[in-house]
Order: sequence, then C-alpha cells, then structure tokens
Amino acid sequence: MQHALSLARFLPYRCSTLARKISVSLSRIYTERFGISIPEWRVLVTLTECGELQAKQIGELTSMDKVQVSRAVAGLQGRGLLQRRPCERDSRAAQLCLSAAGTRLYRRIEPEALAWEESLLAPLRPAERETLFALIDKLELQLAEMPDKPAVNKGDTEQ
Amino acid sequence: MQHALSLARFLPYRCSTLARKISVSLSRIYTERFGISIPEWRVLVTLTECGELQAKQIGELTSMDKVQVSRAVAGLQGRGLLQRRPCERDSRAAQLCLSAAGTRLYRRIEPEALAWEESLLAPLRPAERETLFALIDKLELQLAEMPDKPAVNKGDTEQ
DNA sequence: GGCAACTGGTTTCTTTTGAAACCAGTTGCC
DNA sequence: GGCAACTGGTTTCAAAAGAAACCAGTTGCC
Repeated sequence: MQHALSLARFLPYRCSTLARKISVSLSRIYTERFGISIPEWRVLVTLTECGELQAKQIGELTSMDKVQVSRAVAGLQGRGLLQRRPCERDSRAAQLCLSAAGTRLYRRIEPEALAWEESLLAPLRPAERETLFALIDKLELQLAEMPDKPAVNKGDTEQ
Repeated sequence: MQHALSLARFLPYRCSTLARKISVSLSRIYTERFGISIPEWRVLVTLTECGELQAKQIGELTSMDKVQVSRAVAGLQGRGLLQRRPCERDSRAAQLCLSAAGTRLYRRIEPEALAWEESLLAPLRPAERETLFALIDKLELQLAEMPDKPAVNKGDTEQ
C-alpha cells in the first residue's frame, strides 16, 4: 500500500521525540545545577518578560494548566524566588513577580539557555530558522482550528 | 538587552508545546475508542512495518526505553493483539509480532491516523512538508552530536 | 568447568503529571 | 440582600513515566 504509515515520516512521532530530547538535554542546565523544574523555568521566563502577572495569565502565556502553574509558583515562592502580593481588585487572585533573588537566578540561567539553543540551531542558517518558526506557527494555528475530534463534547465542565 | 529570551521564540518551548498539543489531539483516535496508549501505538506501527522484532529492537526504532516497551508489549499481549515466540538463539529474548487481531485493529486505526496527520499538514504545501522533516532531521542530528553536559562555551558557536 | 561481567527484559519504587474535587471569593440576577 | 452560577487557585487522588534493583540467561576468559 502506497501510504503506509512509517514512524520516521509520521509528524506526531517525530515531533514528540524531538521535543523530548530537547527538553531532557536543555533542562539539565537549570535542573541539575539550580533545581528548577521545567514549569518553574517557564514561570521565571514569563515573569521576567512581563513583570507582574496573575497565575492565570502565566498559564495562558506558557500553555500550562492552572495546576502546573500553581505548583511551579509554590515551588519558586518556597525558595524565595518569587513574591506574591494580594490583588485588590479580586482577593482570590494574587499578583506575582520575581524577587530580587529570583531575578538574579534568572540572569544566571538565561545566557546559558540561549547559548544552548544557539548551539542546537547552529546547523541552521538564519533563513532556515525563520522557516522553522513559521512552520511551527502554521501547525499550531492549524491545530487550534481542527475539530477537537471524534464525537461532540457534551457537558463542558470547564470552570 | 537585545537577545532577551522570549518563550514565543524559544525553540525548546515551542517544540514542546507543539508536540504536546499534537499528541493530545491525535491520541484520542486510538486512546478513547480503542484503549491503545501512545507507546502501544508505536509498537503496533513498528511491528506492522517490520513484521517480527525483539523488544530491544522496538525500543531502538521507536526511541522508547526498555521499560516503556516492556509495558506496552505486555498491554498488547494481554489483549491478544500481540504474540510472543521464544527466541531460539537467546532464551532471554522473545520474538514479537502482531496477532491477526492486532493486525486487524491496526488496519482500522491507521487510515484515521494518516487522515488526521493529513489534516494537520493541510496548510503546508508539499515542499514545505519536505522542509519541515528535513529541519527535524537536522535538529535531531545536531542533538545527537551535542555534548550531553552543560559545558559552557561562551560566545563562540560560529561555524 | 566455573566464575565474573554483561545483556534482555520485568518488577518495584519514587517522582511527575493530569483530572476532578474542592475552597474561597466574585458576579449576575431577582 | 440573597441565592445561584462562575472563576482563581489549591489540594487530593489516580494514572503515567523514569530510575534503579532485579532475575534469568549468555558470553568471555582462565
């Protein structure tokens, strides 16, 4: 049969193993030496980028669900890397930002993370890098528009 | 600072979230309706492709470790989808292949999986698809060659 | 033959992840 | 005001993943 499925040419497989290998290799930089998990790392990046955010916003920006964000925030706060300030508009929520120690830690990790990424992207010319990100953008966009598959979802218990 | 890290342009993040979204969406096809996990699915594909293999070979072909393979194989065998035959050359190992039921099941899932992939790749022209796989190949190759430890080489990375 | 090192594969234990229940506070509506 | 529906965030519980111990069989070497 002419279009038999082969893992080597099956995008979900290729994408998944590539992502896993990248994660494992990169996360050594902040996991082994600084004890930062991947979700915690994402929170660090996002708070550095945006300054002060609520947990929900972090979730939206990082594509993590609220449980992951909650745990990452708790972890960072427990080590004094993050501060929470009550939100006056809504007392359920809190405004989160990095502490001085958190910012210092981030400054130490960031250049190494960027250098690692650079060494991964080394074999790609600038145009190829653009193409890569553009293709990822297209795929994400397409995913968002694809019907969420089989039968219709009934009770939407999303809260 | 000119090259501040932003998640949206950080390949590890983009790749990881893309892979996760793809997996979640695709795996519904075989998880919800057929009770097949992702590792089990990979074993199905690989055995269909190769006929008869030992667990170790499956692991190499699918980038899964031996624990994952062992569990997936046990799961499939438990449902009569896979047969194991003792290997005469080495009685520790077993020759694995799909049973008739396993092959039938696979034949039902495969076209749906391919159709799903096709709908994901729909916005990409053939040349773009080639480019995408070529880029993934390059990145995997580069990953394999990168030192596995955070050896810090500042600034260099030219070439 | 016999012993040590090794390998294919499974099991056990711990950590991680995700789903759903939950709590506290807010909003909308009468 | 008061009640119901909702939302931000945490906790609890169960499934999944990974590391390391383990078992049984094989290989190499004396």
